[in-house]
Amino acid sequence: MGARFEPVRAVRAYERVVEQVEEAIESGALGPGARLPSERELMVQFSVGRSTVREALRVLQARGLVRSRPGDPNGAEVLPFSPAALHKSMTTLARVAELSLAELVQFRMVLDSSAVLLAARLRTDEQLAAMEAAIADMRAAMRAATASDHDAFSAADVAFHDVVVAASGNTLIQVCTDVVRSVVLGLIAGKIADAPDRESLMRRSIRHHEEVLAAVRAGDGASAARLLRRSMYDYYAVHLPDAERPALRALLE
Amino acid sequence: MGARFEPVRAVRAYERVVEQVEEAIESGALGPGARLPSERELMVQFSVGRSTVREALRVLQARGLVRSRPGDPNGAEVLPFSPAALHKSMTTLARVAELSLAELVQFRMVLDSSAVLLAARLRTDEQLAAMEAAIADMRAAMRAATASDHDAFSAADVAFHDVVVAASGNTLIQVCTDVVRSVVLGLIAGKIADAPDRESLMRRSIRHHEEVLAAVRAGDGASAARLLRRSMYDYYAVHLPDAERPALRALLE
DNA sequence: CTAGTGCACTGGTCTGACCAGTAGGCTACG
DNA sequence: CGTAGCCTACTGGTCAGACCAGTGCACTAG
Repeated sequence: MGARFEPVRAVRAYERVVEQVEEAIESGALGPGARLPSERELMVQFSVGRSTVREALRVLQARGLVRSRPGDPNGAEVLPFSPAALHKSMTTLARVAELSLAELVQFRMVLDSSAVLLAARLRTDEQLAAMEAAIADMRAAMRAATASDHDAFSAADVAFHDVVVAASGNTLIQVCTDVVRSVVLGLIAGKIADAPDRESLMRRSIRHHEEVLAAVRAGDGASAARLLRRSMYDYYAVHLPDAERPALRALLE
Repeated sequence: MGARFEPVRAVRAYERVVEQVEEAIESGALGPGARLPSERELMVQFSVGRSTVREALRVLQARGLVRSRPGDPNGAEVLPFSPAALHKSMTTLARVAELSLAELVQFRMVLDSSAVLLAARLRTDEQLAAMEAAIADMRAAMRAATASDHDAFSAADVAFHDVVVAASGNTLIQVCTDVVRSVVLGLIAGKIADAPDRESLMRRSIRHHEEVLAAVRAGDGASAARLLRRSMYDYYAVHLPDAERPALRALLE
């Protein structure tokens, strides 16, 4: 067995700095709200130049771990985790891989329906009430019926799904649906508001949500998941080219 | 209606540089393999100092869009999209949010089972053959039965799932399973190889994969999905604390 | 024609400087 | 005594210039 030598990857100074700070943050030694030393202080602690420190901070900032503000007498602030970096990566993916709206919606159908399946088993009574409240908000927004209130309807819709996803108890599903949803909303921005039969669309959407809620209340996860998939398909299908719909229908059994 | 003024967010010079280059890449004006001008050239094009250019490049590099190599007479290279940045973000999420193994496995069960559900409808004959080949490789690796060949078994296992996910036709599912799988493998590194009854585990895993494959061939997506979930549960449950298993069982109907 | 050597360039790093901005203490005024 | 306002000592953002080690290429000597 020949000795396998690893090629010594040249590791840049700023990477070392990134690694150390990253480790401190991820291990919890530096919690959200904690302050890093100032750049000039860091450069003596790490024995590197300020440009190196700054490049490291830029990387950490790009990863959403810290934030720095000019003039702040304290150093950079350690941020609580946010899916912003995930969101950025996924938006990039959507653009360079030319992800179709169908693919994104399909992904949401998968995640949301799985979430509701879990939620049907794991939901608390409070969460059930929150879902009910969200649907009530949707209904109120529909009755208001002024064009600008579509935002309210959409917000209530989002709130419903948020509760469901939270009730699933899976953080990853939560983060991913959040990210994908905003990417989807970015793609169809404005289109829903001027859909021809907006009101009937809302009415149907509300009915669907009620059916899903009923299934969740009954603990029938499979039905809830099926209903949710159909509901999402209904809601987004109008925005899809005909050719992309079959891939979504494959999820409707 | 009061005029809504946006707070003028101070936008740093390097961010402008990032935006412009990012736009050029994501719009396709700069494809993979293309070269950026050298840093010194960029600083005159953008009328900024070199440190600003470098910070911008660091950010772009952190997002996995470009790579620079010292001494390269051409500038930084535009990279094809890679989920590396996504992977990094998700690994961070797993650490700071203290994601449990159960949550990760649950997420994989959701994604993989959805993928196989889609694959049962959309798979080509070539993909079916590739799945078959992967199972054959698993069988071969098991028969070899030397301890070091667990890697081969695992690789064949991964290959099977990769084909399934590819057959689903959904890039997002593909990327996410890829990322989550490697995070999971990182968490249980080495543990599988010294499981007590490794051989029976492999044998059962192969049988499960065969059942899944049969369901896919028959076009029975629902069964394939159910079988796959059970298979994954079986495979990973031994690594889970008892308290975390029920959440996974919720997916086994 | 090839092997070898420079050279011109690259990115990585450091130093030092300036600016605009902030926070907190200090002072002067009410 | 309280407070409004200024002052100073910092901060991060940016630039300029320098040096180094490494690369690729053209040119040259064999």
